[in-house]
Amino acid sequence: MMVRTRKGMTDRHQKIMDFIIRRYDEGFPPSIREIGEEADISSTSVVTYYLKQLTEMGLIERDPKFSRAVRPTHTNSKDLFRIPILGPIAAGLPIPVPDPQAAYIGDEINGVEVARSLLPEREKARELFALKVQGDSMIDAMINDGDIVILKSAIEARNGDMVAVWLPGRDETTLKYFFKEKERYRLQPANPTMQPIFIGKDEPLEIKGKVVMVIRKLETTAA
Amino acid sequence: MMVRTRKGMTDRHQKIMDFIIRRYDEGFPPSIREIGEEADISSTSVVTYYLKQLTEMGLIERDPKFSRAVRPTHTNSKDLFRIPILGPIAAGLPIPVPDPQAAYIGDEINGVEVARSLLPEREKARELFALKVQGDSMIDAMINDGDIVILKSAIEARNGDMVAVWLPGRDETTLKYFFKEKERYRLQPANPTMQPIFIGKDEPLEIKGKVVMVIRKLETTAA
DNA sequence: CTTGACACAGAACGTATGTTCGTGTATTAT
DNA sequence: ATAATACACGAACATACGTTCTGTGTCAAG
Repeated sequence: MMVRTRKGMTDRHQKIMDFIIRRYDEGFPPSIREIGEEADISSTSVVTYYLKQLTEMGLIERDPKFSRAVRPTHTNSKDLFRIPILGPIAAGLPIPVPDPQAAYIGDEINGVEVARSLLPEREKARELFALKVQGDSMIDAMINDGDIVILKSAIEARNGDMVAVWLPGRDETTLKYFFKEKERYRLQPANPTMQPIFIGKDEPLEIKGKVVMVIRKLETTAA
Repeated sequence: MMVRTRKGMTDRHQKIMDFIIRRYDEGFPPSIREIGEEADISSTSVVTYYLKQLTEMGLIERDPKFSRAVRPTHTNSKDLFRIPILGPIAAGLPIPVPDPQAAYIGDEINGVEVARSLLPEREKARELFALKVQGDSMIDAMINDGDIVILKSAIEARNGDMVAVWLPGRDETTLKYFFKEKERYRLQPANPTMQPIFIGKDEPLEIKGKVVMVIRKLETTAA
C-alpha cells in the first residue's frame, strides 16, 4: 500500500512563511491564531500541523519555552558583520593587526559593515579586520587610495593568496599575491603589467593577513 | 513643594534595555515576566513602570494589540540592501540597466547584499543596480575581472563622477571619470598612467549609471 | 511633621496562547 | 473494498500574559 505523497511547499505554506518573515522583520512574531487568520485557517491545530512541516523543511524555528516563538531559520537581516577598521595601510607603515585580548564592540567610527553573504563561507567575524588604504602605493594591487581592505588574520599563506605583508628589511608594507618558489618567495602584483618582488627565504617577511575582500566607495556629487 | 527629580537612565533601565535588544536580535521578544526575571524585579507592575519610562525616552516601542510586543526603537540590523546584479559589464557589451517595470524580488543567485552604511546617504535601494565585471577591459578603472560594480541609475553626470558609459559609435562600454570640456567630453581612467578618451559632443554617448561602490571578493584557498 | 513623587511589591483578573484530542473527508495504490 | 496518509476542523484545557488595583517605604523640600 503506497503512502499518499505530501505536496511539498503549497501556497498555504508559502503564505504562512511570508507572514512569519514579515512579522519577524517587524520585530513582533505572530501567534498561532494570528497565523491562522492570515492563512485562512480556522483551527489552531491545523496551523500547528503546517508549522511542524515548515520546521521539518528547515524553514522556521520554534521554541516551546515561550509563546510566539516562531522565526525564519534563514534571514538576511541578521547576517551583517561589523568589522573593525584598525588603521591605515600604506607602503611605509607597519600593518595594524587585531589584539586578541581586545573586544571590538560596535564602534560607528572605526568599523565597516559587511553582509555575511559577501564573505567566504565559515568565516567568523572575529577573525576579520579591515584596513583603510592610504596613498597610491597599493595601485599595483589594483587597490586605490581610500579603499577598504578586509583581511583574515594569518601568519602563513598558500600559493595564490593575496596577502598583507610587512617587510622589515625594507621598511615596507605591500599587498600582493603570494607564491613560494624554490629558494625565495614571489610577491606578485595584481596588475599584470607590473613586476613581482622576490624575497629570499632568509629575509624577514611577516604575513599579517589574507585579503578576502576589497570595498571601494566612490564619492558622488550631490544631486 | 519641589518635585523630586527622576534619576534618568539607571542601571536597571540599562539591564532591561540590553535584554530587550538581545531578545530582539534573537527574534524572540520577551514577556513582562521574563524581563522581570532578568532584571531581578519580582512584580510585573514594576516592569511595566520601567517599560513606560523607556518608551517615554524613545528607546523602545510597544504594541498593546498583542503580547510580547516590545522592541528597541532603533536597530541597525535592518540596514541591509539587496541589490540586483543585472548582468555582466565588459568592453564590448551594452550595459544592462534596470527595467523600471520589473520588481526585483530577493533572488539569491543574482543579487548582492550591501550594508546601508556603506552606501551614500539618502540612497534608495530601488535606484541601485549591480553589474559584474567580465574580463580585463576595466583595468584602467582599477577594476578587476570579477569585481561587482554598484551603480545608481543616471543618464547625466557631473564632472568627477565615475560613470558607466556605452559608446554606440565604438561598440564600447567603459567605466571612467566623466568631465565636460568645451567641445567634447573627457573620460578619464582611474589609473593615472593611462590616457583618457575624448568624445565629441556630436558623438553618441550614453550614460547608464554612476558608480557608487565597487566590491572585490578574493578567493582564498581552503584551509 | 507634612506632602508629593519615586520606586517597589503582590494579588486579582480577563484575555491570550499553544497543545492535545477526537473527528471527518479526500487521495492513492493494492 | 481496504488501508494509510494528507489535509482539515472544533473543542477543551492548562498555562501564559499584561493590565489594573491597592498598598508600602523612602526621600526631598517646606
